[in-house]
Amino acid sequence: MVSIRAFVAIPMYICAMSDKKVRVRFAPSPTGGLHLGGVRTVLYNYLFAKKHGGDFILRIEDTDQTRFVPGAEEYIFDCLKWAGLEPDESVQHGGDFGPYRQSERKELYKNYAEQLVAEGHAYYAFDTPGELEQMRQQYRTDENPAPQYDNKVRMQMRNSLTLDGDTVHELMHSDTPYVVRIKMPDEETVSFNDMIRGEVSFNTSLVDDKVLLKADGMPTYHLAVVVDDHLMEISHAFRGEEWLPSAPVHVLLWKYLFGEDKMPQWAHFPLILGPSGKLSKRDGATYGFPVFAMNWTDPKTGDLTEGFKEMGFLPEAFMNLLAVLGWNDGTEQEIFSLDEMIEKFSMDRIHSAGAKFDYEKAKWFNHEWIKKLTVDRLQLLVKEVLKSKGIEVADDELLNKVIDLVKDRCTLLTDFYEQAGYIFSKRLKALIYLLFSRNGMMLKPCSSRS
RNA sequence: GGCGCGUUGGUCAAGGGGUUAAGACGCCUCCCUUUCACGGAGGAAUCACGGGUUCGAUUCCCGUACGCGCUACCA
Repeated sequence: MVSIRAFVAIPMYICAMSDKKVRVRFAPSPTGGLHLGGVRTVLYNYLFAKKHGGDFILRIEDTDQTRFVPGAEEYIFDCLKWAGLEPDESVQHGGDFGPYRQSERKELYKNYAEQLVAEGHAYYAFDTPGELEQMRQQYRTDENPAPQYDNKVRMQMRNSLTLDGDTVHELMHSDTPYVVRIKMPDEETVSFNDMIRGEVSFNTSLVDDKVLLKADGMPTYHLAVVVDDHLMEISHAFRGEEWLPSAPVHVLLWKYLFGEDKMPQWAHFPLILGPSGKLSKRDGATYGFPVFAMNWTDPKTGDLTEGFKEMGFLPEAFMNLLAVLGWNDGTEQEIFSLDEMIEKFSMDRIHSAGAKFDYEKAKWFNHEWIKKLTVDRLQLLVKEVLKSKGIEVADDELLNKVIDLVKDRCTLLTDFYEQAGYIFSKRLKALIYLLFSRNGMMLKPCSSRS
């Protein structure tokens, strides 16, 4: 396994640097808070792009109109800004490959879907949701609890494979809703080289006929990701491991539409796990740690989910802890700045196994970064923390001295309130001033500190 | 159920045919310290199991178990 990875990774790096410009993308769907795993995916994309002098693109995957959440897109940009991972191209940053919002590219996808149908790689399907449900009921057994719309049942359904040409024509011109499904070939092996896992193969007979174009004319992720990666000239496509099972569909689509040789290099990142399986925002609530990068308020329910930022994490620490959750540089180094990560990052040192998130260690990283950062960097952040507690600090010089004095005992930025807030209370203020002016230096309440 | 991906201490992990199997978090003990924290010195704790291959497997191969993911006109 290891030897395969090493084997695969080397030629890819050569390719990455000499073949074409490195262009990677993060493609979130704006449906809610940006979670740990998403931010780490952004980070790895960003590090890879910057390492190879490439571009990092942010593409909004908003093809599901039923899941539109106001404010979610803006929120994603806010998170990236806070994290210091600014895209080179996006809805907000512009670029030559727009639009960067898939809903605005709607018309593009239809032609590709038509092309696939014309070439026999896809077909129209007229089955109603009720009929689909009926099919699932009919074929459901103990051995097969989740029947798929696949090569075994497609000929029993209402689609352009089973209906005669006239009927199909009639249905399509009578406002009958229809979708386009990929026709997965029988008994073929689709394989590709994953930069992290090496060769991964699938038997096409075991993969279902996924919907490519929905009844509302929007593409599904499957079609959109392939079309847009092609049109946006993406050289390396990275995403979470949960996408691995649908990778054969994407590989086939690349083969049919643009040629497999044009396909980006894939890498599927391991999942970040919570105390019980894939990390969810529920875990945060039940175990008492943040899951989202920044505070997120669900506009429908009004529920607030606290983020790392508001919890008192530094972006430096957040990036650092995320980076080493699944990656290391092979040395004993644990603390990395973003620049160091860019310098040292390599795809073949990413673990293939999922990693359980450990909040205790996350806090340790933040503590290390608070100790490491200069007072100048900390000042504004601490000011904000105090301000949120109703303490306005006017004297920056005093604040700086206080920060320097107490930062060793602050794990989270919010700890500055407990550790130093009292110093800025009205009564103490006068006294502190007095001491400063008399000695011309900070009085150290703790003699052990050198 | 099917398919896919995984499996080194409680957690993150290095390593990889012969090692006392790194390091970090957390935990414990001690030192420093009037307290706490910081810092320092130690300690407990790991290669899922079964078969191969081999002089020798934690490392390579095959199974099994377990975990996770996917199995939507969601991404």
